[in-house]
Amino acid sequence: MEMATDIFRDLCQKHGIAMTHQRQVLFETLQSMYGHPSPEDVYVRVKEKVPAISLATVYKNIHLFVDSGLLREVSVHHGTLRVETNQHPHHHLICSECNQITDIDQGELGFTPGRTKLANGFKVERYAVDVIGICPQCQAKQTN
Amino acid sequence: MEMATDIFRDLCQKHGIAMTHQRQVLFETLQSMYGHPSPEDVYVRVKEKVPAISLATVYKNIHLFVDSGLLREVSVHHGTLRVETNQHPHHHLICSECNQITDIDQGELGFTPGRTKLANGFKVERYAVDVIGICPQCQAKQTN
DNA sequence: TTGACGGACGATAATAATTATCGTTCAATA
DNA sequence: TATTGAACGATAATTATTATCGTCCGTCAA
Ligand SMILES: [Mn+2]
Ligand SMILES: [Mn+2]
Ligand SMILES: [Zn+2]
Ligand SMILES: [Zn+2]
Repeated sequence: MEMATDIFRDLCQKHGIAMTHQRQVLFETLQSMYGHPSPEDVYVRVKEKVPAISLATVYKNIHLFVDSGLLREVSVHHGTLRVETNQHPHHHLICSECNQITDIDQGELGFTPGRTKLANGFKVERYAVDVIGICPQCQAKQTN
Repeated sequence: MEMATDIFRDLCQKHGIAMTHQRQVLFETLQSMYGHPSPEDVYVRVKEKVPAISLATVYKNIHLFVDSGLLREVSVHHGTLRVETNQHPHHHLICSECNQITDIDQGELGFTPGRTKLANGFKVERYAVDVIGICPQCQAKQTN
């Protein structure tokens, strides 16, 4: 039987990152959390186990985990406020490599988001679909 | 024939906000812009017409426009980094009133986002659907 | 047309979130 | 177990955004 540390060590190896005590506690803490916590939220929880940890370390490792595919962040969008200038109903292509956002018309999606009321009583105003993937330019770069 | 100022005045009246010169220029500048500009981007452009305008005014009025439904922002998500703790494929309900984010399983959506390659050569990794509307709690508050 | 008044403006200080820097410590591996 | 580069913690710096506040202007009633 393999202990937790060895399991996490393997996971790190698989993703090509070094294993540290802080990373293990951070990752396991996240697995025990619910919802969509902020780095600060995570920091508070991790500190219970590793009181000396720095908030900067939490930020650095969340980004490391996201970049190496161990974790996912909620929104891939720009971290800053952006105004929509396209008035027509449309959705977005988001390149996970360069974060470029491109408009795409509803018709080109290949499916149609419905407009019904959902089971739990949530009143739907509209659907916003993000198609996440790799843009043509970044595909070209990768094939070099 | 009605001039631009009168048209914008009517628009403001319809949305219950006061008409000012700065607001008119800001709004018309935005209509002439393409894509998903940041407040700073907009500020630079508006300054060409109203050199004395303050960046704070741009922020204040973008928010005013968004709140009164004249404009839309690209992402309704939290303005800060959030970690996804739910490993299962799922989407999000976002309340436009309180900004609460709730997970929703793909099956409950009522339609299935496809996984094909899109026309323009964009390579799809996954779909992230945001259902934007009013959560049950906020609906209750509104009915008071 | 003219005040009066409340809201909007501009300047700028303050705050919040995130990132950079740097000296110290630790994990990998030979 | 010694070496070494990467990771850590403390903290300064940066960036984006918001709050404050005195002045100015748009609205509306007279
Ligand atoms: Mn768009
Ligand atoms: Mn989620
Ligand atoms: Zn790209
Ligand atoms: Zn709500």
